Amino acid sequence: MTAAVPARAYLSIGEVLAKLRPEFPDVTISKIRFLEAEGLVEPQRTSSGYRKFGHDEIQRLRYVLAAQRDRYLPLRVIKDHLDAMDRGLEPPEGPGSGPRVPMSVVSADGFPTSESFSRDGSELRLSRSELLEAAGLEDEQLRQLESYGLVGPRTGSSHYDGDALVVAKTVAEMAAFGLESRHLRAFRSAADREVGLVEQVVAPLARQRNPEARQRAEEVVRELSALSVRLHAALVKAALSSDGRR
Amino acid sequence: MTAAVPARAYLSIGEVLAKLRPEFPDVTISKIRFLEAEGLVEPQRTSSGYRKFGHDEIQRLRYVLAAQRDRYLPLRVIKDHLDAMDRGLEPPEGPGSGPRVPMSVVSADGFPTSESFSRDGSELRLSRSELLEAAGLEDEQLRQLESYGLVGPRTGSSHYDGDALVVAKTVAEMAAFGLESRHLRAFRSAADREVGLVEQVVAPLARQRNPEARQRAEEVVRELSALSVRLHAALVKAALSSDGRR
DNA sequence: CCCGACCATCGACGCCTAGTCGAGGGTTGG
DNA sequence: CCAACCCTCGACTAGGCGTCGATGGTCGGG
Repeated sequence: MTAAVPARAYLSIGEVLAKLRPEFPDVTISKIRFLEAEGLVEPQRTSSGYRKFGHDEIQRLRYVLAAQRDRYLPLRVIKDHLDAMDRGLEPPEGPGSGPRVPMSVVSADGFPTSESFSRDGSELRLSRSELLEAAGLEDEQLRQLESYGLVGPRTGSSHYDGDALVVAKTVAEMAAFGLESRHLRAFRSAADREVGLVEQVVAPLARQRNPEARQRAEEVVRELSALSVRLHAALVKAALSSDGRR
Repeated sequence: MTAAVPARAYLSIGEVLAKLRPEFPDVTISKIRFLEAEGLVEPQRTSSGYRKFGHDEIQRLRYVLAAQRDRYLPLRVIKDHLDAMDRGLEPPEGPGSGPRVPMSVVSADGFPTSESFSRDGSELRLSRSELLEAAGLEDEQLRQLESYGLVGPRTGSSHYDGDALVVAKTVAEMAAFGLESRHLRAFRSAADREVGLVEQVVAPLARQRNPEARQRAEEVVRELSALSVRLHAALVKAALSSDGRR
């Protein structure tokens, strides 16, 4: 199917670009080159001087781009983190361990008042009451959310993950505008439909037992879900602005 | 009543400086003034125009300085946090994946990648063929998209705006995975439902003719749509990861 | 009343970060 | 051989974050 199938181990800069675009729409070739110049990534070269990126370099790029976008970290700091990780130290992150401290007093001396950074939020494990506390939700509200399938403990566990936290927090904020769980049921079904679509596309890959195909499947899932979230967002925005304008 | 330690309620800018210096050695008078100019603090004034800082303003300054130093946040973001806190929310970032709606607009070839939901990408005016070109779409594909209501010219005009472009580009990328317009119809209805919800909430405000209420309405629309996009994204992500895990 | 310390505004300026752009030129594959 | 990539290098820029200096008002003590 896909023409640009990278069966080989290294990707050219343009292929890398295509791979990252869905997740980070404003990455460019010159940006990637710039990041190399700044020492954040260090791709191999072919004998003729072309850059070739292996899987790990691409992960590194993802890390950099996510840190910029989500944490506003300057490149200098991201580089320090990466360097530290290369030396075996686990990333940064001071003693923020617990499920978030309720915004302690602006404590004097500055150790990084950090939030634990998790690769993608789902390594978090919260008990029900921690979730309630962190999201600022009432027990009853959460119960309702669960009955509508909007949040739930991780399958096979009784703990909640980072995604659940985001959902819960968002719902809590929406509740402040008068929206209740029952209004939000539709979100769940919309999301389900999208997921169905993604899985439909990826099914043939996922069925293979070939580990390379499975990895590819994972990538496709990432890209497609980024795209579908983007599409959704754009449609909502378009609809709102077109009818604010009328 | 010695003047040495100001027991009075307000401090002049120089006194504030002295108070903050130990903790933040590189604060300066001009920096504080600058922060005011940027809207991060808003000290009172004496009748002769001197700034006077109350305890809370000083706390605010501490917050700003600490966020800069320890978390490397740009002032813009710190200001958003402060504004949110003023409205009673608590934004200090939960760990989950970035709630900063990561929806940079557009990207490719050189036009402004306006960031974040409301900041308009809609001043753009593209003819049909410009749109096709910019999105990399076939005429036929666009025709289909329009028939499903996924994109369309601006109401009352025959031109397409930035939102349409984002939609078109995203769809084009999804097409590369084998998704066709007919698969995407559901996106449209999901978006419509969300918009309906938002409007329902905002209707009472929008009906007023009081300009202040109308402005408030606009703000609510912005916030709610950001929230609803976030909710949607989180649900998709949660659903995907929970079933990748099974 | 005068002086020195302090404070105000305003515009110009500077440095840094994070890139972008284009010229000039090689590489690859159909 | 051509189109589509890719390379480097230097020039350029936009935005963020302040600083500086000129010009002038205010405050308190002597």
